[in-house]
Amino acid sequence: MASKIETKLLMSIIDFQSRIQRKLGASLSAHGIGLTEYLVLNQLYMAANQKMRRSDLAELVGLSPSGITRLLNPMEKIGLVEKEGNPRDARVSLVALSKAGRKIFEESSISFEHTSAELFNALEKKQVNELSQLFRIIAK
Amino acid sequence: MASKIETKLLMSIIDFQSRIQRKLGASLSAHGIGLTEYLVLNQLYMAANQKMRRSDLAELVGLSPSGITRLLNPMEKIGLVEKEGNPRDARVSLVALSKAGRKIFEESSISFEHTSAELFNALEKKQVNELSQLFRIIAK
DNA sequence: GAAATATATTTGACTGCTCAAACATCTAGC
DNA sequence: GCTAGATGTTTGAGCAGTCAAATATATTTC
Repeated sequence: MASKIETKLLMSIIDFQSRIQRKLGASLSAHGIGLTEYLVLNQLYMAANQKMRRSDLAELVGLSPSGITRLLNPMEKIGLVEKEGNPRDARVSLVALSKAGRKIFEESSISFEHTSAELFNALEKKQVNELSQLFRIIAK
Repeated sequence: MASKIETKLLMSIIDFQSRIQRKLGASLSAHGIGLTEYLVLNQLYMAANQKMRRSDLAELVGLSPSGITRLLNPMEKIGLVEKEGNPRDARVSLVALSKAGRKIFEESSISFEHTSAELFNALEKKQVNELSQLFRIIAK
């Protein structure tokens, strides 16, 4: 039962993912948010006008439409994001990053960057570049 | 706000992880199991005597102790694994792969291997090796 | 311009986990 | 050999997500 190299690799990646979850979760919890919330803030931060359709956001962070609704509800309540209607199409509702949300994002980015550096600190700079290059191919 | 290369890399990995989950989930559902169940069967399959302590298993697949209890319960009910007491220490309970579990694992491995090959098919063989080598360093 | 169809979001019911507490058993120190 | 802790597992409560159905609005077709 010699499994293919791809299979072992996939297992390592899955395993590494648990580590990512734990470390980033711990790191971000200091700012009162979880990883998925961070990803949402990140996408909004980068978006034009820091504003976006809910369904596009869902897609970008890998959530289902209902998932994004349930995630954003509490984020609206605590004022990290704001809901806006779209006058041109009343079906869609936009989410905008609030001032408070921008602040939390900027603060938590520091933790995020710090933790991500830690996760790869067994690698040389050159190897990090190689790895990035490989993932650029995969992610296409 | 130029983020570090490690941060972008981590984002790609997180993103890739969603893809893994979806593809493997779809692939394994044909055999009536999920990814975590597959990981459990895999660990048991490789273990000495195909038998293991529940807490060690939890650790290996990245679940909490309660998580493993809740995962194994239905697996016992449908006969994929069997529960055994340990006469030397009545606290621990062992999980053993059943004949049926072994069969399901062997069948689903084929899907798993197939899907994992697919996930990396944008890479050349040489690049898969490089990637494996890099993850070997990270995972240490 | 009414009916049929397509698109965006929310809701209900459920799954798969987590943490903390409870429970059961074992081990050490006196 | 009893008590105090350490270790392994399960249980209760709850959170984060899923899928399918409901709802609301837009678009197309005739």
